[in-house]
Amino acid sequence: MMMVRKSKGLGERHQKILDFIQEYQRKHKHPPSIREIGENCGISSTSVVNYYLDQLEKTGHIERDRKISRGLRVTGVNASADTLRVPILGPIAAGLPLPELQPGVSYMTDNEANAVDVARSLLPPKEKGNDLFALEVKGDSMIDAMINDGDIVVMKRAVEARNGEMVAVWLARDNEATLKYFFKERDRYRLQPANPTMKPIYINKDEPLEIKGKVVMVIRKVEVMS
Amino acid sequence: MMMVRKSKGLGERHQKILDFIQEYQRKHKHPPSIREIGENCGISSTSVVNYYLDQLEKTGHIERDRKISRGLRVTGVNASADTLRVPILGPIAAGLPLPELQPGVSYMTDNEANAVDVARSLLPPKEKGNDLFALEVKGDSMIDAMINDGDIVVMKRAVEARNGEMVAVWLARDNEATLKYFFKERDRYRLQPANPTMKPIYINKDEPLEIKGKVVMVIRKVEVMS
DNA sequence: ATAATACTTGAACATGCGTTCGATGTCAAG
DNA sequence: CTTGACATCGAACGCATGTTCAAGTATTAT
Repeated sequence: MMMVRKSKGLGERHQKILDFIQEYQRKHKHPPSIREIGENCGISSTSVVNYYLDQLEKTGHIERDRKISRGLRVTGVNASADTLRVPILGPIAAGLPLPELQPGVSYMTDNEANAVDVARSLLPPKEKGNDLFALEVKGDSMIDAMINDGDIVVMKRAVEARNGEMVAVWLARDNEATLKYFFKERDRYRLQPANPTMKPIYINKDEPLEIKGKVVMVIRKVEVMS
Repeated sequence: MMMVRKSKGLGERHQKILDFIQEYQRKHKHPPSIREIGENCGISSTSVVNYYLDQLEKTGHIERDRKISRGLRVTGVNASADTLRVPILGPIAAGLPLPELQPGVSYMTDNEANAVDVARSLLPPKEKGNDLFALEVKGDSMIDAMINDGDIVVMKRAVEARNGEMVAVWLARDNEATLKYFFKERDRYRLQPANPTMKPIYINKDEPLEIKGKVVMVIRKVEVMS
């Protein structure tokens, strides 16, 4: 029988358990029992589940209320069953370069200070959230995209896009960042402002076009007293 | 010993149990046991708790997974510990009248179809959410408020506002609804569009000005494939 | 090889916790 | 007063569930 040795961080079994707990919690609105974890992760003995749970607790991935039935919960990024915590990687403004995104890396953090919580119901059901990030709009340069100073733009990392999607791009030509609707045409790309009264930008296909991500959502918090 | 007879709807004991479940869930991230409910609600017997729980289940206030430890959850508005479900009361467009709001009534619903879930962390911590509602913007009439067709506007019911707050008002004079920044001046109200290039509307204080609510948040979901 | 560590098993145990039931108390209607 | 619906209690029952342990198997290091 094969064994899964953890080289660094979590073994795949740890990960599977963690995922299962989250999925179960989301589905049933209460945590799973040790035995349920075992059954769904191919572990026949409750003690083995307990064994892994202990490790996950030591490494800080879960918390447990000992002696309490189903008294366990995942901590950190995916702590909530109903929201995703999306990290705010930085500002976005016409003159500012867009933050560098390492592919394959989750930008997730559990730091509430630099993140926005987004209800899962507002995103596609299958969205895992690992390649989501957010930018805070600075200045008025995005008004043509109907986006205001202070708005939070939630994006999904991408290097290409389909027609009609709104993308964040770095225009090397003009040395600026912008949010535009993306259209691929015969031999060029058309970047269309959301505001229909404004003219599109055309980029030849041989020019560099750095798509950083697709806009998924825009959130504007309005100041309200009382 | 006094008894609490339920005349209509929930008795105070039902309410107390309901509140306790929610509070407990928010605090511990897992539901309470029957005995814990009893201890914290001044009920000495588990069967009595079970008795009330059965009623709450029949009336649809909670759901139970029988035989499963701590397998209970509140349904409806406050189902989630991390999000608030805000009902979408209807469309908002220049030509359409704004929906009537009964003061003191919670517009909350558990119907997911006509509601948006908003992360509690995006709202003031004390926000209970009882006078929140949302409107779906139809058409381009709100572009001067940087609000697009299809956007969801989350609002808080109000009949008056402070300077600088964005309000939804019904302009009886022009027979239309609009979203504007509100300023009270000497003998008039100034309704300022978000777009600085557009001119404000002035309303004399003796003219009717129907403020329906303050804008708390704007949510724009952008179409993204894949 | 050998030892040490990591992983797995199955079973037994103790108790947390939902369920059920008979008895009792309270109140309104007949 | 009697009756019946509602509310409360306490205790017992039994399964669900976390805990523990002794022993076995794999993987890596020495």
